[in-house]
Formats: sequence, C-alpha cells, structure tokens
Amino acid sequence: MQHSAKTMKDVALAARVSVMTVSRAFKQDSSVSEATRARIRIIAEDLGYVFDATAANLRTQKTNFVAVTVPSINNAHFADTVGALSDSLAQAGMEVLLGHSGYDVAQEEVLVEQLLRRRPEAIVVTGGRHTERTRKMLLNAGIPVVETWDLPDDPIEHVVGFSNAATMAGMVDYLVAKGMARIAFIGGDTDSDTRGADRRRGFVAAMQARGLDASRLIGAGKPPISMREGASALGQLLNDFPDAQAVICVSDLVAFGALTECQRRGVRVPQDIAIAGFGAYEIAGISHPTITTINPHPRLIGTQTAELILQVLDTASGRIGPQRLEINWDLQGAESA
Amino acid sequence: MQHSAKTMKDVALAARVSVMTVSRAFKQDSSVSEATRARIRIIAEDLGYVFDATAANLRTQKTNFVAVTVPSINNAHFADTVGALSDSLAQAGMEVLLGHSGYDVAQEEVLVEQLLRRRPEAIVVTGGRHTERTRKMLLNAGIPVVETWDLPDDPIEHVVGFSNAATMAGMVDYLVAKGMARIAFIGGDTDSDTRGADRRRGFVAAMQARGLDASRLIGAGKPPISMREGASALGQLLNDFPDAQAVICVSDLVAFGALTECQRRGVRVPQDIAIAGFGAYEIAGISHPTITTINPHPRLIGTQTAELILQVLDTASGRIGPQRLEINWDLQGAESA
DNA sequence: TTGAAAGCGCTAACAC
DNA sequence: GTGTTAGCGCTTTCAA
Repeated sequence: MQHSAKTMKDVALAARVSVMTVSRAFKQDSSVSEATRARIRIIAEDLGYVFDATAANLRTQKTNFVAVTVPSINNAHFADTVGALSDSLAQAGMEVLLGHSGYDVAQEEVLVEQLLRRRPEAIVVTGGRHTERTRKMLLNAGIPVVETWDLPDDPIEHVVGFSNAATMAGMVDYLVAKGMARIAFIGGDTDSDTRGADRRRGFVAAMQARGLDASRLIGAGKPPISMREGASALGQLLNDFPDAQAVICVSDLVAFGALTECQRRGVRVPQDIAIAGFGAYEIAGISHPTITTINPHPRLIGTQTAELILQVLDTASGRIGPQRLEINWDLQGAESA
Repeated sequence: MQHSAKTMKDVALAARVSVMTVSRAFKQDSSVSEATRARIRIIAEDLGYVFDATAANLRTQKTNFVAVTVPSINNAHFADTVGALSDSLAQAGMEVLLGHSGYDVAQEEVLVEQLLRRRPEAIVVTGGRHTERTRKMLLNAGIPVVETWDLPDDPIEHVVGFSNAATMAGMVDYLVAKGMARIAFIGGDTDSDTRGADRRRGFVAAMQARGLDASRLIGAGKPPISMREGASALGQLLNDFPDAQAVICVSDLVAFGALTECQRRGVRVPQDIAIAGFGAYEIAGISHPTITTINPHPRLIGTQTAELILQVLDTASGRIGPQRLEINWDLQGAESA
C-alpha cells in the first residue's frame, strides 16, 4: 500500500524522454508530438502517476484555489452560495478551499490566516464584520477580496450582497399593507450572527420610521438558531405580547418552528397570528400553510462572486477598482400572512 | 493592492538573521532564543508576512490536507459529517479539502483525481460504489482511504458506516409491529443516489422476507430529491395504491413533503396513512405530527472517521490493517406512525 | 543558538 | 519537437 508517489522523473525514465517532455505532455497547449504525448500519458497511467500540484503551484506561483469562509457549513444558504461559486469557478479550472468560522470573528481571524497560507488567488468572506487584524491581513494579502451576504459601509474591497436591514423594511411594509400594526420580531439578538442582528435592527428602524411600536422583540439565543428555537420563542411571544398580530422571524427555519408551535397550541395562522420568515428555504414553499418570506437568491450571490473574481483575475494587474454588486431580493407573499 | 507576497527572505533581511532562523522562529519546538523569536515574529507581522504553506508542503512532503468527497454540499447529513470531521481534524492541525460529485460516479472520478493532485494525506469518500478507475486511483494513492455512509462488501480499505438496507428492515419491523402490512416506499428509484437505492432494496428484501407485498413502490426522480418531490409522490401513491396503510420515504425531507400533501388533502396522519422517513433531520422532531425516522448519527460518522485517520497516520508506515467501523443507527418512533 | 548548502517536483526560459 | 539549466520558498542536514 504505502509506496512512495511516482514523479515525472519516473515517467520520463520509463518513456525514455526528458522530464520536460513529460511536463509538456500534461499541459494542454504545449508543443509535443501527439504520438509522444499519447505514449507518455499511457505510461503515466500505467505507473499510477498522479500529477503533483503542490510542486507546480510553487514553481508557477499559481494555486488555482479560491479561499472561502462561511459561518457554518451546515446552512442551506451558505451551502447554496458555495455550491454555485464552486461550480462556476470549476469551469475556469479553479477550486474552492472552504473553511467555517462557527459564527465567531475571532475564529474567522485564525481561519483567514490559515487559508492565506495556502496562497489562494482570491478570498471570499461571508459578512462585512471582521476583527481589525483580519481586515489588515485581507488588505495585505495582495489578492482580490470579496465580502458577501452583506453590504458594508466600509468594504475591504469588493462586495456582492444585499442589505439585510432593507429586507426587513420590505417585510414590515408588506405586513402593514395587510393591515397589521402590532408586529413582533424573533431572533437576531446576538452579534455572533451579524446578518441576523442586522435584520433585527432593520426591523426596529422600519417600525419606528412608520411610527409603530418596535419593542415586541423575542430573543432566541446563540446561533445557529433553528426550528426548535423558533417553537420555544413563539411560546414566549404568546406569553409576553399576546396582542401581536404578526411576527417576523429571523429565518424561515425559525418561522417554521413557530408555525408548528401554533399548530400544537391550536393558534390559527394567519387568522390569529401571521408569520413571516427570511431566506426562501424550501420549507417556506411547502409547509402548510406556506410561509411568507424574503428570497435573497443565495446561488446568484455565488455565481456573481465567481464571475467577479474571474474578471478581476483576468484583467492583468487588477485594473478594476472595488466593485459593489447589489443582489436584488424578492418578497414572496404566501399563506402564512 | 497587488504587492508581491513577502517571503522569509524579506523577514530575514529585515531582522538581520538567516532565513533558517526565521523558519525556526515559526516552528513550535525548535531551538531559537526566545528574544530572537519574538523579534522575528514582530517584524514579520509588521511586514505583513504570511507563511507559505505550498513551499513547506513541497519540501516536507506533507500537506496537512485530508480530501473529502460528498455527493452534495447542500445536504444536512453530509454537512454534519464533514463539519464533525473537519472539527476533529483541526485539533490535529489538519484541514479538509472538500469536493462534491453531484451524485455522479463519473464526476467523482474526475474529482478524486483532482483532489489527489493536491497530495492529501488521506482521502474520505462518501459511499461504497465507484468507477473502476476511481478504485484503482484510490488503491494506488498510497494514503489511507475511508469509505463512509455505507458498508460495502468489498471495501477499498477502511470503512466507517452502516447498512442502509438494514435500517429499512428495522423500519418495516416497527411498522409491522404497529399492525401494518400494506406498506409502500417512496424514492430510491435511481442509482445515482446509491444509498437511497440501497434503502429501497432493503425495504423490498425486508417485505419479502416477511411474506408481505413489496410492490408498492413510487419513484421520485433524480437526486437531490426533497420536499417537493415527496409531496407529488404522495399524490401518486394515493392514486396508485389507495389501500396503503403506511409509507416509508427515502428521507425525512421527502416524508415531510408527503406529510404536507396529506394535510392539504385532508388525509389524516397516522390514522389514514402512517408516514416514516430516514435521517433524523431536525424537521422530523418538530413537524406536526413529528415524523418516525432512523437516526444514522452523521456527526458520529465524521468524528469516528477523523479518529481513524489520525490513528492510521500516527502509526508509522501504516501498521494497522483495514478497519471496518459499523455505526449503530436508532429508530425514533414518533407521532406520524 | 545560528548559518550554509542542497533539494522537494515541477516549469519558465532558453538552447538546439 | 525536445533537452538543459535554474529556481519557486521553504526545511533537512550538517557544520560552526
């Protein structure tokens, strides 16, 4: 089992050519006679030779890696974005080097340093809030930096995202138009999930701007918060603010948890209380009733980010200035409101 | 922005020491005076120096990568396993290099080759079915190979998983004990999702072994199949096999989709039809009614795999023979059956 | 405790 | 179309 890996030298020896010829046989557009190339490839396959990318990376100073940080792998949103990003980059022969920060900026700092050691050609981070040292490392990295899922005021370089706060203003408007005024909010009470916190802030600002009471707030604890937290938060809501006509949840998973709790308690949705979420998760479109939500188009964030990176890398010596791509979100009205 | 990255040489120059001393200053247990080390670290941070892992990898012939292939990133099961694997390996200073095959063995072959080029120190693949060339590449790689989420008859080397077929026998027994005999199955009709197909086969075998009719089978199409497919499959089930007393779905997501379709149609669960799933997804425990399911302990698969890898790598020159770790699954009875 | 030389496996650049 | 030389940024080895 544990044979040491074959090198080009072994292949060259077996094929009675120079190492350079073997190298050329493995490149697309290099001058080797087709006969030689074919012969070398067969011999290489026979020997079980596998190209050593680490050596090539060092020599060419190109790794074909794009580093990506997400708060959590196990989150359908980030998985969608990373999947789309990965697929788009693959078409250009690039790979994603993924790391997760556990919703913690300090851990993100460690992660970013670790990723930069691998010499990625670009780096994508989720969110617009980082430690000072993270910012400095990213600025000094000498590679394109993209912040996603947010629209920070002072971006590090490029941005592909949307305003989480603005989506909540949209949702408040929708509910108000439906005749509701006593609207509550569940989640976003910790700064770990900065995007969730932004949505809560957006909710409060939007309510106040419309002269409505923005104090019906229910916490849900540390991220990742999900269905179970939504169910228990709804219980608390019914207790603390029994007059609420509607509740906006920090995500669809929380909203679904709240919905099931209503069903258990015999509270009718939307007649007794309307429920809205965020994220356009699959469950929002299939639960009974379906859940009113915001679609932030996670896959689009991924493809747009990939396109931006490829464009910037393609343009010799980064002639393109910092880009700010705002992704449009949609409000999906549904049975729950 | 686009300054070329600093090297140890730059740091050495600035600190008036040799490159070797800088190298030592960045290693844990090497002989440098604490004063020199501290001075070098400060100068390096000042210069914005970031250690180049690709160069070190080449020289030491160690990458600290473990390669992992999953069918899809956007799947809570595989995300759980990868997350746990990643966290466990991180404690030993190793990183995960992740790739997704899109439920396609041909794409898996391409992916495995691509990953092996990065010279990982071990490779983890999801599932036990691969192309011949994939098997050959993995055998020849000279690194530990672990197949997960399955219990293949002819493993490549190590295995950490369970029998998908056996879980379905367990579910059939559970439903039979509840007095049901006319049991249907939704999903697993394509070979792309080999584990889903195994569960379907396990269902058929278990039914036949108990002298029951195993012909109530509903297809659900190409993976990834999820809630929406479950909803439409349930419609087909009610049409094709109106006498079914229970239905086992290839996953909880499908089961939930089926459940919502029942709610839309006014079919009572479990009185009119019982529903069971697979996977112990969060939704199974929170939907109303909750869904009877199998918990395959995805995170445990990840931690056990990590432990196995670390143990094998630690044991000089692979003194450990092929391991076969069977992960126990649990049946979680719930309101839906 | 520190430094000098050599080389990991590949490829750019230049010869022929 | 093919070969030779040199070197990417580190670390192993040996010497001081």
